[in-house]
Amino acid sequence: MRRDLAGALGGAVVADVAATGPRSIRRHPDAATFRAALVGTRLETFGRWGKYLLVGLDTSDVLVAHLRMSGQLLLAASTADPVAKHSHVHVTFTDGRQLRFVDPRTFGELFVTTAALPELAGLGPDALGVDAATFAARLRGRRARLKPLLLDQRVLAGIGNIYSDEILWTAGLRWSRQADRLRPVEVRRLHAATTEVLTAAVEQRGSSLADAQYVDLSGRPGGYQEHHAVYGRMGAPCPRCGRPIERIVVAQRSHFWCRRCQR
DNA sequence: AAGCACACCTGCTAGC
DNA sequence: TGCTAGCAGGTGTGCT
Repeated sequence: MRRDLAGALGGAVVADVAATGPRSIRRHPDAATFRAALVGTRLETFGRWGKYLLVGLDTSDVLVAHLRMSGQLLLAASTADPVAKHSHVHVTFTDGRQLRFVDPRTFGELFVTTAALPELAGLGPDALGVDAATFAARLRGRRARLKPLLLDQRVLAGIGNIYSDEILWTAGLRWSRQADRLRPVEVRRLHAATTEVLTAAVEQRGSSLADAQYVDLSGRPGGYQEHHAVYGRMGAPCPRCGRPIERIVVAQRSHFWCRRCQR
């Protein structure tokens, strides 16, 4: 999504903003405040920190977006394009195009903040691009089990429920292993698996499940779900050993794993 | 520090 | 065909 935004919207100037869904801009006191922070600005940089998208503005402020469970950012060629249900925020550019934030469950959000990003204080280093030494340091002294640990955005930012399962399977590690009891070689395997899974997932433009909730800026689903080894595959054969994939609930989330391959 | 329950929402599907 | 229970990519809070 960051790459799509960078390719499509670099240099675009905001002509108007309509935020009809108050929950989507809940960090602002009202829609007028949110609108005032954006109208007239030029979109200059496109970054990402974990699951947060960071659009740098020429005011030196940053437009932050988080899609949460069901958010979509869609680029319409014109304001006349049909508007989807649950389309809560519309950013119109001077060239007539319109960026739309669509979010049925309204867990996602947009906000404008300063470049120091005080709202994101406490977020760990991005899981994609962290080096082996930093990765090991983030796990050091942590007694938590690996599945909840990988989901903790303060430890590493960017790993969600799909990719934590794929990473643990790729590393051959069981969800219940304690981080501080891993052998150094296992920590290195977990780091390598994190890099490998996230890199491949980005290359495949993300994972879209049956309801195609995640789509790119053009509304197209990703392709990494075709490569999932375990996530959503309960009962299907493990790609490595053929044993049926199991599903359990860990940290109030579904977890998919192979009893034979993950120890 | 860790783990758990629950809250926030809408929509879809499986099962009856 | 119609109903309901369960589940969904995430995070924040409050409690033990």
